[in-house]
Amino acid sequence: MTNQQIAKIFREIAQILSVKDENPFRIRAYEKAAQNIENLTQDLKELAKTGKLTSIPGIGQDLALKIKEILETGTLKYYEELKKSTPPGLLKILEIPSVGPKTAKLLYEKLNIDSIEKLEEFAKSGKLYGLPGIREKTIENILKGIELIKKGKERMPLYKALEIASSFIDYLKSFSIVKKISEAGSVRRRKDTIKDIDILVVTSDPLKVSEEFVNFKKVKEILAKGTTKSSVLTDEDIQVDLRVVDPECFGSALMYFTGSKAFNIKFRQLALKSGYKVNEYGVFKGEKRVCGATEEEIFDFFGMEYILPELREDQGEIELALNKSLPKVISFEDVKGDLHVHSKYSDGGYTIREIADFCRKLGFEYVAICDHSQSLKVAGGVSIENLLKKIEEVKKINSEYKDFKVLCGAEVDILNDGSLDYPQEILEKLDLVIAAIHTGFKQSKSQLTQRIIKACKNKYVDIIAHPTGRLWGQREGYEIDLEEIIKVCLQTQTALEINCFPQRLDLNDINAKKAVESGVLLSLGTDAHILDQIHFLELGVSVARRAWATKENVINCWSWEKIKEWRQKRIKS
DNA sequence: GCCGTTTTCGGCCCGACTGTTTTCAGTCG
Repeated sequence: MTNQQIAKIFREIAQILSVKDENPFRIRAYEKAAQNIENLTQDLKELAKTGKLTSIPGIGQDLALKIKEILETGTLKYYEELKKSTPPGLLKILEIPSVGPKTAKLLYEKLNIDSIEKLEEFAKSGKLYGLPGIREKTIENILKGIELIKKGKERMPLYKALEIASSFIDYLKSFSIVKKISEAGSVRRRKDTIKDIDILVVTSDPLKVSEEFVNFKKVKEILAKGTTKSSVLTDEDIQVDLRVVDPECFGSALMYFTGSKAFNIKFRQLALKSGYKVNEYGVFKGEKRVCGATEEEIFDFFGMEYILPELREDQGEIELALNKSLPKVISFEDVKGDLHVHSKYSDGGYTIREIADFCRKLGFEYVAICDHSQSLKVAGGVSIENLLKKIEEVKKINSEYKDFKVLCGAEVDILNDGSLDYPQEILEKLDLVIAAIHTGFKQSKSQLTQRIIKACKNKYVDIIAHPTGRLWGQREGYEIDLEEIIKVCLQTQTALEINCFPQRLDLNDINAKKAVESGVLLSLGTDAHILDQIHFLELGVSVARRAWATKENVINCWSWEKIKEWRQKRIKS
């Protein structure tokens, strides 16, 4: 049983309890526990062994026992009993937008509706009409919700959300009445997947802005429209929420709508303890408004350091901010170069010189050109003969730059037996070696893990690329024992990549945080095949920030000389 | 079900919008 699986059980228990109209605080306790487990960087099995389960926030005696039971028996009696009392389809019904626990319970008790199909049938035949609180509009909304479910309203990857958010923001910015505008929500926190998009504006004319917002060409349907809050559905069925606030509330509103929910709850509780109420309109002492125009002002008011949006997940950042001991996480400006770019030597679209000039203009100090290795024929794997030519070309280019360095690297395949796709004497000639798995995804967990571990133990390997192999919309990551790999990386001083390619973002935030906490180095690589993709570095920086990584943890923030020392030390040992 | 510089019992973040009511419950974030 993995952390994620256990979290899922708790989440499902919360849902079942909500349909049963149980104590809402008990329900939230399960939700909170599930959330904290999802974000946990330690393994529950380890915590259980050492009796430290209750050190997880939101896990008390009772839930600790339940976790132990799941770990020991593979299931939970309480959960199995609950499931028996609730038809599985009822939980599906809860996923329909506009249908919450109260409605689901009502539908089940009055009409025995226990599946989405049945609900749709009843809604269409008019049998819902007349139930307490249900008239035309409600039925219409239920049917719309069912349509959305059928289309599969799943979370979208971050890059997609950023794209949509900026199209709305650019559009709204074109109106002079929009004085201030910002993204909020999980987009601003740069979560790797996003459910819907939140935008916040300050304006002299709220009604007009709401009007223009719902009239945007990408809007397919208006879900809600008020003076301070409107919601629409785009032509791609993505929900975008607009909030209109007064300038003196901008900070408190931005903070509130940025979340996360858990962060907000913790922050408000903290404020209450010191006698203040915090809502989206500001910080209040009784009726008196104390502050709220900027986020900085609010954090400052409570004697806290500013907490970056990427850190706001109630993972201990609030306590650290109070102690003024937040880690100084990296920012884009700290990054001195991209360590994973493909050139025309393999399957990239540009020459090394073009890439170098592009990166130099971006203000970078170096770039590592890491083309595929010889056996990866589908991606134009570079033969040894061509690799030697590439080394010469890089030398020549470097001789022409004073302020920029091209690293001649390779993304070398980890072969089935864990050996590398170039011989040692060739690897020795390179400036940077990234090792990666591109074949045999279906192998067992231990096989894949051993392949990567063997690669880590090769002294020439600097970085493991896209360690878990996940590819958005195509496949989950292949099964590896990341804890084991992290242990080995710490010994061998091998870095793990945060692959910045939008569909990858691999390592993800949680895994990257595990690496940081264990003292394993991270490397940012865009895997760019064309120049524009080098901008993906910003996505990788977001992941690193969410992993609480500092400049010391990310080798891209080092000078080339320091990277060289790091790898020489390993090679000589 | 969790948790404790008001507490081991009695709290638990807070407000907007909708659709149904005729003052409010449900849903959402």
